[in-house]
Amino acid sequence: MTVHVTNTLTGEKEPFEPQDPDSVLLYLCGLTVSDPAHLGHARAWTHTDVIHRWLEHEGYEVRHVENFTDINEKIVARVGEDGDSEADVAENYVDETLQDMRSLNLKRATVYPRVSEHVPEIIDMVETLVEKGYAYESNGSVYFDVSEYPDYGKLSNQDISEMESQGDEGDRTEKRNPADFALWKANGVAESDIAEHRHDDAGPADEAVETAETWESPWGEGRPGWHIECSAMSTTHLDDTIDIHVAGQDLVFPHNENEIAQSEAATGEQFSRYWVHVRLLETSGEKMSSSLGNFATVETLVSEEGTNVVRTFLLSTAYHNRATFSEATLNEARERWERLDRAYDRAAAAADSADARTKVVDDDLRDAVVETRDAFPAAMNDDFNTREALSALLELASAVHRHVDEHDRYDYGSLNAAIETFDEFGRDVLGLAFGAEAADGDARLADEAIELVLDLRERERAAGNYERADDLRNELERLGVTVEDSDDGPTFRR
RNA sequence: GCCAAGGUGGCAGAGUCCGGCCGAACGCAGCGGCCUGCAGAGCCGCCCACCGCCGGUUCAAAUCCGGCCCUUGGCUCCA
Repeated sequence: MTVHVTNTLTGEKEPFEPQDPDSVLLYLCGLTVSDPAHLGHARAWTHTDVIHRWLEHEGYEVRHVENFTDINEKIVARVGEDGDSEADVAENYVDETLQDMRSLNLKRATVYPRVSEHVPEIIDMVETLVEKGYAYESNGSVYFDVSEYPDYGKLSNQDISEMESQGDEGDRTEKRNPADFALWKANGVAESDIAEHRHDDAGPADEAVETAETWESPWGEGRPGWHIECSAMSTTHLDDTIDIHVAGQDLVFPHNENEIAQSEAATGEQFSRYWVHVRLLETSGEKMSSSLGNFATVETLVSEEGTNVVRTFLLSTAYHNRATFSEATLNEARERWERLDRAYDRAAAAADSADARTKVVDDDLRDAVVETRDAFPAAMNDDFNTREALSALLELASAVHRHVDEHDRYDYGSLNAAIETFDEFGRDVLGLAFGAEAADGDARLADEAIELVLDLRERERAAGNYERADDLRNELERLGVTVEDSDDGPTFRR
């Protein structure tokens, strides 16, 4: 069975064949670090993470690059608010973003390159483009000449003859064609450049603008253009041709289109074999974005709901379709996660109990394991369909619950196989952390204290003092500990 | 206006590439029942879908073809 991917370049689902049959070069267009990351970003990160994990599961070695754009007017616009200079603001948000990523249980990328550390490579690439006749200098700025690159528009099917000019009015007079875009921009940042991104109470704009960095170049002092960074960093850290380029759907045009033009013009090689676009996350009918201000921050959501609920939410819609964020969909994700996690705990408890027997065989459970082990990979191979993959796990969860409910003696072998399946697919591929482990000493102590309260409650219950038993349960609930009674005694979750 | 992706039950969301097992998955919400001191969890069952509209191809269409309507995204920094 091979992996199939929907390739934006062709619009078709294709068998995935990397250049090297054993390894994959993957690039994700990362974040401009000027605002806190929101759930929409997390969606792209998490699906990329799962793609990475699945490819590894299938035996590929994955080299995964995810950039930080730390040079940008929007960052300068935050000076005085989130830092003292462009570099300082960027640094703060890079730190914050890496924390967000860690909190989402994302596997580390191989490299997280920053634009500010790749200006020499960017200048090299721009020089190459000028030498080859694909770019021209104008008033100290350099533009890509779209008319020199006949394939321009092949990703997004844009017709450049109908295109409006990009950039502000001053730039238009410098350009030969309206669709030409900046590779290098002369001078620093002007106050007018940051005006629309700046908050009203952020302080004097002229002081902010002074902190914007500039670099020496063959065309004089200036800053890198908006699109060239991804080309320069992916060729530097991966290769001229990469296997998968992932990005949000809103980057198809112009950003990704421009990346292709620059890279292919410069290297003469195909830039990326497969283009994967994660569709947008919507709230009440519109996309979630920093500029619309309708976002839920990664930090807030993870701290309120926990990593597993957030991941379950994000993976409950295949990357390739738009997703809806609302109270209801979040609630559903919470229920789905709990259902899975409970099944996992139950399987583990049953397998470890004295009632587990190697000679007992429950066909229903055994078959469910087989089906899940078949359905999960099939779903992932079919364009990384995480929704289907999750469904397969949920079916296994049902089988586990049924088995433990209906039998006095447990099928040790099948329970173990179920646990292994949850671990291999749910934990390792989807990144869901089953079975709350009491890792540190404090947590263990807390667990033991809770056990003690539960013992007390059992005695009250045995004596028929239900009111006092309920008081104890309510108090625990208030502290965030949910008590659930079962045939084998009470259990708790926190 | 142009480009792209979608329109499936109360919600959410698979299936559409390769037509039949789709009499439409998994789940949430709702309704019965079992279990239970109660609650929760779980189990069993049920409710809700003429798969945007119209036409065509076919023995057979949510799935293929044509037209139309609507939504979202892009065309300007944005995952």
